[in-house]
Parts: sequence; structure tokens; C-alpha cells
Amino acid sequence: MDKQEQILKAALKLFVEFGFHGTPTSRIAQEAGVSNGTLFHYYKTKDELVVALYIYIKSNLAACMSGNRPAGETIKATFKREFIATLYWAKENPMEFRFTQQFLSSPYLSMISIDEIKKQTKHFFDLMQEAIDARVLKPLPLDLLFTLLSSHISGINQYLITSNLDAAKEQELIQTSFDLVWDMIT
Amino acid sequence: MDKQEQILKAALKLFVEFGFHGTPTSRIAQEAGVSNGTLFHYYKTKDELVVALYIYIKSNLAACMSGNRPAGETIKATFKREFIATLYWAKENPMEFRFTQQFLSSPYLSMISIDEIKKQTKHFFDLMQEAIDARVLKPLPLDLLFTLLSSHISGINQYLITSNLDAAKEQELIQTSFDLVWDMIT
DNA sequence: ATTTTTGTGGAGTGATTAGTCAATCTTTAA
DNA sequence: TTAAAGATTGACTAATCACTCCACAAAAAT
Repeated sequence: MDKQEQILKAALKLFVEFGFHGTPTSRIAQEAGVSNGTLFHYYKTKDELVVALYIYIKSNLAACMSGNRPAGETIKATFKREFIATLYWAKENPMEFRFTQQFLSSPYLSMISIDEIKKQTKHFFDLMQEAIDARVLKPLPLDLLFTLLSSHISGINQYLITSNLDAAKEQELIQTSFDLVWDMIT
Repeated sequence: MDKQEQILKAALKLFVEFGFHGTPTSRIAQEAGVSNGTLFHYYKTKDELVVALYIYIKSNLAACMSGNRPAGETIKATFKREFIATLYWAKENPMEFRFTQQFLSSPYLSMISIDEIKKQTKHFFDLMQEAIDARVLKPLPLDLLFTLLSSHISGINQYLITSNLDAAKEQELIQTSFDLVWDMIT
């Protein structure tokens, strides 16, 4: 019954369907089952709500990934596990995935502090640096590797969403798409 | 002095800077140096303007690419030429590139007819089909290949924009990034 | 028990916005 | 030359929106 969360959930749904511009705060409040005043009690402005939603979603994703790297796991296995986990997360949270894409290619992006972005990507940058030091990955700039990987993932995901494969085919694609990108960067 | 074009140019600039929601039609008209009425004379609604702008940009890009496939050019060379042309177009037209990304991940996307999308991508799908028939490309679904290539391109471009490389490094990256993706799909 | 803080509602407001309209100007066609 | 069609203007409007305000309720702190 956390009203803050209800508001975020409602905002997510409406933003994905109608865009940022197409969803009035009043409808968000309505969908969340709270009053207009309550919404503005928690989020001083609509922009603040949008940014809060982005950070909320990102930390959800991060929570899915971090924490449990098995001891002795090879670097490749770690990459594969996280690659696949990200794909599954996106598959199971299509609204969150779409919102993130929408947010990242909108002017809202500039409202997020660089520190916040660094914080979110640090885990992954560390992993890539480790892989380069161990001569597993090609010694490309980290930013480039990151961009290549994430655009690959979002591309695959876009495909998974639009073409409805059965579970087996989907499984297969996820596996092979990892191999494709892994060969590319090693 | 084509007022329609002035309107589209102004809209592009403002949309990229402030987003669809953040730019009133009145400001577009102002920036374009025409009256409010003129804008609505050419575009019945704001949505229609947004869609028209997308189609306008896409046909600009298409004009950069099509038409001049040299006789006897190998399939790989064709892919490479078009890959590089796309990257250069995006590099030289950053606003158009950003707008396209923003548009594609917004609900406006659904306002475009499937025919329009097919028309835009037909050239490329034909090329890929030819490459598969010639056993050059892996026999993956065309949609998947398309998604992989375009997400790779937009990833590389994002990197080119954010990290300001000098011309030589940039040239090098463009070449190697093609090889990377080519190896992936062949 | 009493005060203070925090959460909640919802009517209200001023500013803004997409879109209209009638009047003028420009071009084209006969 | 004249008429018709199209282009252009900018004031105008009805609706909408982000956000405020104040009253009250619940919980926490004293």
C-alpha cells in the first residue's frame, strides 16, 4: 500500500502508453488511486517524478544482477550470466524496458547527475576492466565496449518483443546472441 | 524560402532540445519565422507535424544512400559502403539522428503505417536477402539481422558523439566497427 | 494528554496550449 | 482583367495542465 510506489507504477504504465507529454499528472494520480495533492506531496514537480521513476527502475534492475557472483566463475561465465539476466529482465519487464529507452533518448536524460550514471554502471565497468586486464576482452575503450554491449542487448530485446518466438527458439536465440557478441569483443 | 521546410527545421531543433512535450507549436512557428496559422495550415495537428518530420528525415537519409550502387561491387563492399554512409550521415546530422531515436522509442511510432516502415526498409531487406541467398550472411531471420545491424550502428554513433575522437581515430573506429559487426553476421 | 510532524484529499488557479477563424495578401488560371 | 484558389496573418478561445492551498486525519514524539 505504499502510495509512492503506486504512483510510480501508474506513471510507468501511462508514460509507456502515452508518452511523457501525453500523460497529465492528474491521470497518474487517478490511476494510482491517490489524490492530486498526494502526488505533489511526494514529488515536487512532474520532472522530478519522471527522474525518480527512472532511478527506481534502474535500481530494480541492478538488484536483479548484483550480489551473487559464484566463487571461481570464469570471466566469460560472468558476462554470460549477466547478459542473459539482463535479457530476461527486459523480457519480463517490457514496460520498464520501454520506459528506459524512451527516457534515455529524451531531454530528461540531462536531468540525471553524472554521478548517478557512474554509480549505475560502475559494476559493469569494473567487470570489463578486469576482463581486459586478464586479456580476455579486446583492449578497446571501456565506453565503446559498454555501448556495443548495451546496444546489442537492446537490439536483441527489441527483436524478442516484436517477433513472438516460442520458448525453445527464444532460449536458443539468447544463447547464440551472446556468442555472437562475445566473439565480437574478444 | 519554403515555409513548410522552415517549420520542419524549427520543429526538429526544438524537439531535440526540449522534447515533444516541451515545445509548444507557438514556439515552433516563432522559431520558423511564420505565424501560428501558417503552421496549422500545413499540418492539421501537432501529431501530424511530428510524423511528417520523421518521414521527412527518413527520406533524407534514404536519398543519401540509394541510387548509386557501382556495377560489379561485391556484397560485402555494398554493406560496408552503406554502413559507413549511414554512420557519416548520423555524424553530420546529429539532431536528425537524435530525433529519430527519440521518435522510435516514443508512442508516436505507432502513428506510422506499417507500409511506410516497410517502404523505408525495403532496400535494405532486399540487400540482406540477396546476401543470404549468396551464402554470404548467416541464414538468420531478416528482422534479426536488421535489428542487430541498426542497433550496432546507433551504438557506434552514440559513442562517436559522446567521445570526441580526432578524425584519424574516428576513421579507424568506423572501419573496425564494420569489421566487428560483419564478422558477427557472416 | 498534547503537541508536532507527516500524510492525504480535492477543490481551485493562473498560465499555457493546441487549434480556429475571419480577414488580407499573393498567385494562378481563364 | 477578373475570378478563384491558395497562402499568411495574428488575435482569439475553449480546454487543459502543472501545481497550490488549506482543511483535516493519522502517527510520532514529547
